[in-house]
Amino acid sequence: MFEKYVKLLKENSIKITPQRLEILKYLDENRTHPTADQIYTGLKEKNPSLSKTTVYNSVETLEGHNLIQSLTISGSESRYDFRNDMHHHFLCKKCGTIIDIDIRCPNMGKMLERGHKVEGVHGYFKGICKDCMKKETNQNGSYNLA
Amino acid sequence: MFEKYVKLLKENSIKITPQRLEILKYLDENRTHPTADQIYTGLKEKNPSLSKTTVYNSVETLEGHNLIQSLTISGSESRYDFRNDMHHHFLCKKCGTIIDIDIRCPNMGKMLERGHKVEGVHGYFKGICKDCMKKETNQNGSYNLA
DNA sequence: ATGTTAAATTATATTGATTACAATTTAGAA
DNA sequence: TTCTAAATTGTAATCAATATAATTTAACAT
Repeated sequence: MFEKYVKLLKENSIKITPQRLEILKYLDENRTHPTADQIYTGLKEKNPSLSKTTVYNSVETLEGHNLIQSLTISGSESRYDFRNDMHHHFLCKKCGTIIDIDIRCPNMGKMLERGHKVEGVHGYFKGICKDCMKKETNQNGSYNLA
Repeated sequence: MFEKYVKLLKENSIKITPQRLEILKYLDENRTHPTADQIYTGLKEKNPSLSKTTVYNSVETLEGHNLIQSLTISGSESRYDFRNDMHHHFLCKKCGTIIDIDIRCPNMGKMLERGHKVEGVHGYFKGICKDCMKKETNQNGSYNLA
C-alpha cells in the first residue's frame, strides 16, 4: 500500500510518518495539482486527527527534498504536484483545470551564459483549454442557425 | 509629465484618474516588479488620500486591458510589471531581485497544435543570480587561504 | 522490548495579502 | 453647469499561510 512512499522517504532521509505517507499518496493519486486545503479536506475524513498545519509542514518538507514541487500559477494559493521533473503547466481560465505540459524549457543554456545559477524552472500558460474551446465552437455554431 | 500615460489610458478607453496615472508612472519608473503594497507605500507620501484598495482596483483594471501584467513568481504576493510584452523572469533566492529575461517562449506552436488557446505565458526561473554567485565565489576563495 | 530524545503533529492564535462593502467623490458626457 | 455611472476611499471581512506552545511519536540506543 505505502511501500512506494516509504521508500521515497527513506531514500531522502525523511522521517516516516503516517501523515507524510498519506499526503504523498494523495498527491500521487490526485494529479490535479491540489491546494493545501484540498489535500487536507481529501484526507481529513479517513484521518480525522490530521491538522492543516501538518499539511503545510509536510508539503514544505517534501518540496525541500525535491520529492514534489509547488506551483504558483494562480496567484491566490499554492498548488502541489507529485511530479518533480521539469515540465510546464496550462491553466484554463474557463474550467480552472491545470494541465501538465510535457515540454522542457530550451532556454537553460542562455541562463547559464548570463551567469545565473538556475535551480528551478516554471512555465505557465494561461488561456482556454482544448475542451472548453470545443464547447465554445459548438455554441457559436448553434447561434448561426438563425 | 503624464501625457504618455494619459495616452495609454485613452487608447484603451479607460477613464483617466490621477490615481491611475500615478500608478502607471510608478510602474514605468520602478521596473523592480513591485507588490501592491510597495506601489501604495511609494505613492502614499505624495498622494496622501490614496487608498490601498485603489491600488488593487487599478492594477486589476490595467492588467485587464493588457497595459501591465502581474507576476505570481513568489507565491506570497502578486507583483506588477509595466512591460506587457512576453518575456521571462528570474527570481534570486538570495537577494530577492526579480530580473527581466528577454526570451520569448518557443513552445507556442506546440500549444496550438494541442488545441489550446494561449492568452498568457509566464516563464519563471529561480536560483542564484550572477551577482550573488560572484559574492559566493569570493567568500569560498578567502576560506581557501587557510 | 523499553526508554529516551529530538522531531513531528496538533490546535489555536496571529499575520499578511486580498476582497467585500457602503458612503463619498469625481470624470466625462449631455 | 448638471447629471450619472464609475472610481475612490476607509473599514471590515475573508482566506491562505505562519508562529507558537503543548502533546505525541518515530527512530535510535539500550
